[in-house]
Amino acid sequence: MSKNASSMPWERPEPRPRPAPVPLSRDAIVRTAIVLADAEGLSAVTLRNVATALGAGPMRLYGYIATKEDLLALMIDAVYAEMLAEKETPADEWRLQIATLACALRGAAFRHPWFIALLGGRPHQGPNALAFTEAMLAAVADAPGLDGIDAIFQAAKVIGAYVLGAVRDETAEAVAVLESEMTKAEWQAENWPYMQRMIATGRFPMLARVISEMDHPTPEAVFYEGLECVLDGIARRSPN
Amino acid sequence: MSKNASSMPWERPEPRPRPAPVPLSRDAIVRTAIVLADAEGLSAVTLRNVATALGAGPMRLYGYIATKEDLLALMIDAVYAEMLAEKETPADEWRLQIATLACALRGAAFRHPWFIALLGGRPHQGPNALAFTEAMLAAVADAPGLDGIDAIFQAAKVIGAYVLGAVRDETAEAVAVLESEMTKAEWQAENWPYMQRMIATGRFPMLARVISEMDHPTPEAVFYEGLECVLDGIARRSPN
DNA sequence: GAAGAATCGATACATTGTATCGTTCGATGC
DNA sequence: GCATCGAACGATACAATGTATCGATTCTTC
Repeated sequence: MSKNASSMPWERPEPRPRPAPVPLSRDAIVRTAIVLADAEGLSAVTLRNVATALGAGPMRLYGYIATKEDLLALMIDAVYAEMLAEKETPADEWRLQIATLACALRGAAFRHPWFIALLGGRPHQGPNALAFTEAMLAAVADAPGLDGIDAIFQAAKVIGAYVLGAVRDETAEAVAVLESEMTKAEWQAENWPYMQRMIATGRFPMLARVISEMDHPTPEAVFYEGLECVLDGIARRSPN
Repeated sequence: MSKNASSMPWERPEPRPRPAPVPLSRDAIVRTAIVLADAEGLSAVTLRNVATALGAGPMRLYGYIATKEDLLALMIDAVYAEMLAEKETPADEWRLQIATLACALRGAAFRHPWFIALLGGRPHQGPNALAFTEAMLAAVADAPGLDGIDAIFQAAKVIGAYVLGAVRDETAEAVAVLESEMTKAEWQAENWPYMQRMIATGRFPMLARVISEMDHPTPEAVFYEGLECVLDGIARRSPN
């Protein structure tokens, strides 16, 4: 208690008026949440943290989002918007179109390692997610020989499954680093003795070869090689 | 306070000795956690819930697992063990071997919808996970024309990406039902008006076709058709 | 039997989404 | 301009969760 304070109500100075609340918007909330997630992982996206970063009280966020789950859905759609913005010039050839979309998704996932983990539930139907799906279907529809929406859908499903699966695998390390305090090197150093013991059992000869013989190609090369493989499969199964 | 109770310490009856603690084991803890997750989703797997289901206090679990994260890792490895047990008779032909492994994984994911969601971080190196990976690499190594560990690894990566991506997509609904209180029909009923509005914009012609024209093949057919597609792609890119 | 270690159940703590409450501010009507 | 009411805001509270800590009981050793 400072020397000017008094416990007598009639002697207390009146408080300064409370400052005008900082302006908020849904966009600002979502962007702030994304910045937090990119920097520290999804666990850093708490309503308190987002509100603090915006200079507001946490309960104010409920004027813009109904639940935290809404916030996460809006974050997802914002990332889809980024992908669409990147996919600027439409390529002519169907394989290139698909590769462009896949590239946009992969890039977004590296900028926002938490993105893929959020895609596990019900379909995302934000306007940008729908637009991205539409773009993918349109690209696949250009593949020769796909007769009818069922074949198009099937092919799009395969591509989507591969791309999301591969990118999830690729970004897993980035996710792990964000959420824990352990770098890849530290984790490997910690786990290597166990792996050595397992290899020494002789039960994992292929894994032993992977560990000792592999050139370890760049992840990007692996991804695009895999995509080409999938697209080859689609082309081969088309009736013509 | 019952009529026999007294606040005088020297008059109080001594309590009965505490009952012998129920025996615990790591296996029992993991199995109980799996049963809870299968029934109510991952959010039901709290240490308190697991301990309660086992008739023990929550802190006892820490004698068997160091962290909750350990419990989740053990759950993952237990599911891999199931897959290995299922993959009993080794098939001769490489495509059939791979399809058998994919089938085992898909089956496990449907029994345990939470499984795939847990695979997002660092590589899982439990003994059964390693054995499963080994089996997949061995199956892919049987594919003709894959020359060297790099090509084998690349092919295994593509297959794994597709399978996990596709199964994740397929099981998403089961996950959503477990974690929310909303069935698929309820969710669709809630979201249909929005979807109608979006389709009415005319910006999503392919999606409109999917919704109005698709036969909706069985998910299983879609999965295996996709796998065949990927395996075709791999066969096509082999040098011979 | 006594002492110390191990085990157990109970309690506590920090954190998080969100409900609730008290206070301040803004809008409206007179 | 003043009084009243509704909206907005910040503060507080609550239930839940992983896990630290504490007090009590049981087991082991000498």
